[in-house]
Amino acid sequence: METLWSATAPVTARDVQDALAGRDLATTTVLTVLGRLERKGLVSREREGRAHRYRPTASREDHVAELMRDALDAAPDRGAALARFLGSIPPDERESLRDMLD
Amino acid sequence: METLWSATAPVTARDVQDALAGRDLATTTVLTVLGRLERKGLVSREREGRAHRYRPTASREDHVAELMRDALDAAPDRGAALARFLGSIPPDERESLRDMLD
DNA sequence: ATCACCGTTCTACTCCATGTAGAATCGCCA
DNA sequence: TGGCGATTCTACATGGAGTAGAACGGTGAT
Repeated sequence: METLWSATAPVTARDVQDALAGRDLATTTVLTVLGRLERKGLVSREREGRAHRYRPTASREDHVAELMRDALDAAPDRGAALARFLGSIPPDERESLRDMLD
Repeated sequence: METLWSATAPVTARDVQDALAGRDLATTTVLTVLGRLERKGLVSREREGRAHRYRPTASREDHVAELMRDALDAAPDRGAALARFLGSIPPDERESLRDMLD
């Protein structure tokens, strides 16, 4: 699906289809998926001539952060969950986390 | 589903059914779900008489931590994703994170 | 020894999200 | 103003999750 995080500028359905040329999808397929993503609020679009340009509403990193928060919200003991999380990532990432917190 | 994180000791299917009495599920329903959870490796079981006792293979917090890592793994720029994540949690949790990192 | 019962297994149905695409329609632009 | 590309509507298959019936098997009470 979300191969349009990769694009730097807002893209048209055509662009997406070309980017995914390997799968040779029908045009309607791309449009359908983009439409569903829009309903879910993951992409927005603006008219441009006869077509639309689609852009992600959030960066991939924002989206990932949101997923992480969603996961965390499922824990009754958030502190414990965070502790396990810290214990499960590479030490150098713990380092950069510490740096970020200063 | 996972109301058996709540139990302190390994439980039988019967126990689960009783705990979820509000939904009055058929016995087979509980068994089916437990079986599927076992196939996914989320619970293990050991025979006890004619029945089984089921136990979670990981604590809820471990499971949450794993989901968080799975989300993080989807980010090409892990550092950026972590930064967004930090920015999106309550300040006091950032505090306790800093404490944990020492 | 046997029979009833309880837990289990197998199978199956519904619902919903996702991936895919055809048919029909709409709107620019030559 | 007609054609073509973009869009919308509708529809199909697949897979996971929730639910449960039918059938099977072992164990204990009689």
